[in-house]
Amino acid sequence: MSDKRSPAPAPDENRVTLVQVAKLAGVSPTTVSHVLSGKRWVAEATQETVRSVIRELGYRPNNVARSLRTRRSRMVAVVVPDITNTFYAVLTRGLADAVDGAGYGTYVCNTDGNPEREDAFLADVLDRGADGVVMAAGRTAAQPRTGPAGPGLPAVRVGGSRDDEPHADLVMPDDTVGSHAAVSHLIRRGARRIAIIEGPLPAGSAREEGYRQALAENGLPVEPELMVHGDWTRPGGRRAMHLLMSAPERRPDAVFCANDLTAIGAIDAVHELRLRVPDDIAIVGFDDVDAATIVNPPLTTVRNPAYDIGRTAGELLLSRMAGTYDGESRKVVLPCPLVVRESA
Amino acid sequence: MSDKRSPAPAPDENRVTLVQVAKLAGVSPTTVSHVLSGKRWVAEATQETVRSVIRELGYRPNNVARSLRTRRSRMVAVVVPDITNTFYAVLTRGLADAVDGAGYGTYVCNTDGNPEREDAFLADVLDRGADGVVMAAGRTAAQPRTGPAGPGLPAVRVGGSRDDEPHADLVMPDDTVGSHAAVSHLIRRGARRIAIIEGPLPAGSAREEGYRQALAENGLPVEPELMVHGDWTRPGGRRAMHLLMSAPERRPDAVFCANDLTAIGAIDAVHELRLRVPDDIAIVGFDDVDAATIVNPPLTTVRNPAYDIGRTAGELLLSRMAGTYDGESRKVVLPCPLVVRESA
DNA sequence: CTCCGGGGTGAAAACGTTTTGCTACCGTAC
DNA sequence: GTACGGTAGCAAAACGTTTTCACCCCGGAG
Repeated sequence: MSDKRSPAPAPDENRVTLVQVAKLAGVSPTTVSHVLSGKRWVAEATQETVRSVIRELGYRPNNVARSLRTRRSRMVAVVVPDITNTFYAVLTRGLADAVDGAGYGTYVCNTDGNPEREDAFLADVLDRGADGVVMAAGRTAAQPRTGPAGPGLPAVRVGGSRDDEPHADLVMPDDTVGSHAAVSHLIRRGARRIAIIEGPLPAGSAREEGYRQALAENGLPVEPELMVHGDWTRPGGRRAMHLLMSAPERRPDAVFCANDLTAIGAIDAVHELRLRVPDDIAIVGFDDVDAATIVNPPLTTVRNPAYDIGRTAGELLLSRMAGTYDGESRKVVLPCPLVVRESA
Repeated sequence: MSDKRSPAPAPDENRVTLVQVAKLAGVSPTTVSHVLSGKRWVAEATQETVRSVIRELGYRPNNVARSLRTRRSRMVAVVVPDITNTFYAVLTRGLADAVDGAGYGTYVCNTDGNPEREDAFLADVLDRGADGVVMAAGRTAAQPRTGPAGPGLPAVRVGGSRDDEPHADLVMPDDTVGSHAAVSHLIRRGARRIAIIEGPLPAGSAREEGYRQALAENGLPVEPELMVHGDWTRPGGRRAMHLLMSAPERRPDAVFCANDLTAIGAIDAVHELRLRVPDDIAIVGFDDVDAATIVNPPLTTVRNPAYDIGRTAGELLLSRMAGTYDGESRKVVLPCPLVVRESA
């Protein structure tokens, strides 16, 4: 038992196989297979025998062999930039919950946003015979390529918005109406000079769009000097906020931040200026991360429905994998509800 | 191409197989296999031909078939209570990073701490032919059972501390010296009446042990009235803190909380009493979650090295999977460094 | 000329399932 | 007595690799 240690410790010495079951039950492998799958009628008596032998031997079907024959692995892959990022962790959980019921397992790949790794993982996923993949990689660089590599793999993209790959569904949060709600809320609270701290420069994002709409609807001008850029981080938010406050007579009375970290940085800045949130300046964020309830004051923000995104991605995938749906690529956008706390 | 839609959309119509490559290259499958694996010498010329055909056809080996034959899947499983919990997400990432280099993928299972699901997933993992598994399930209920199900699967447990399963390694954080460092720090800062807010009742944890040691070493008495219980949550911490403060003349001047959430709740309570942290009461937590830097004041805490835990778990697993190590079960405990911020 | 040794390659048997024809049997209807 | 329909079950061919033998050929040694 410990002689042959050269290459590896023989991971599974002698597992019971279907053939052994068949032999002991005095039937053919075919029959055993059928009592397991129920794909063909087997006499009650025989079933009973087979089942009892299965129990006795503790037989468990070998999924690898099964996959080889059926060309289905009952496994879906999710490729994310970084599972460590709560958003993706929650998304992954939603996906897992969605597909678990149908017997699918979840295979995770972290790309760190690196397109090469994205490609490599996509190939890996294909090679491993996953039945479906959800691409939550930010860049949306690589999509299940239509090239020689893998044509028909059911796929759904998350958030990427980009050009629609046929046979790849898309699910995304409704950033625009989310930010619209946030800014409307600020206006309702009496704010008139509302700034926005967005992501890095190549802007024109959906979140900015909601901001513009809300302003327009309420007859407020959009003033370029009130639109500044952060980098999604806390220090970035702090810097941007200081910039907004640098001209004392032209200060905003509220600011909409394109994500929570930025908002938290903005709050830091406000406090450094010995001003109060929300009395002097109201602040709202976007995402509703855990930290939003920790910060002081608790952050009013827009919820980015990570779990639901993962879950519907899973459902979309399921329908394609089951063959229930086979049409053009679908696009579902999920609502981003405003959650009002104390910062605005 | 769209006739037969009944069961499923033919996930991979016609992938190139090794046999096709062989045929086109005018060699036997054996040879192709060998140029791929390098397990046998193949003449330069032949190699060149084969490789070019492979490129031309875009051939990719089918991993399922390979796994069936070799009985290795190049996949490790990690079963955690909930990937949504940052600790486990980070741990998973550490594991993934560790095994990725060796070509292993990562399969994730969320048990929600439910022992039945734990069992089910373990079975699933076995059936899928994973090459190794790390059990981070809190309860440590199910271990890779020595029963008929799966004997030789390399496994490592995380944190569970429980009885040592042969051939299952164990990696855990050094809770005791971590909390010892935390409490020593408080003492060094001048605290004399140091309370502890632990987890739920059946206590006697390693974290309490460090607390007792530090007290003893410094000639401080351990007073039962200063030892109270939370439930790992923020509200729980708040309640416990209020309890500690209920007898004004016997209040602590510092408190060590068995996790960060509890500490944050404790800070809430202190603020509600119009006292200051750390001036009136110093507070230190345990875990060093993201929120620790968000809360005000930033939390002094002990880092729970999730990433390193995952990473070493991965390394332990690798050594067993490669057959490099085949001995008794190992146990590695990782340091939990104190990170001093402003709350103590 | 024969024998040997070794470089280079192939045929075929695994691996453990699922699935496609068949066959064998039994009873009933003609 | 033959035909027929339905029920139960089996043999064997997949699925796409890896791996074990065995083969062939060629050059050099005897």
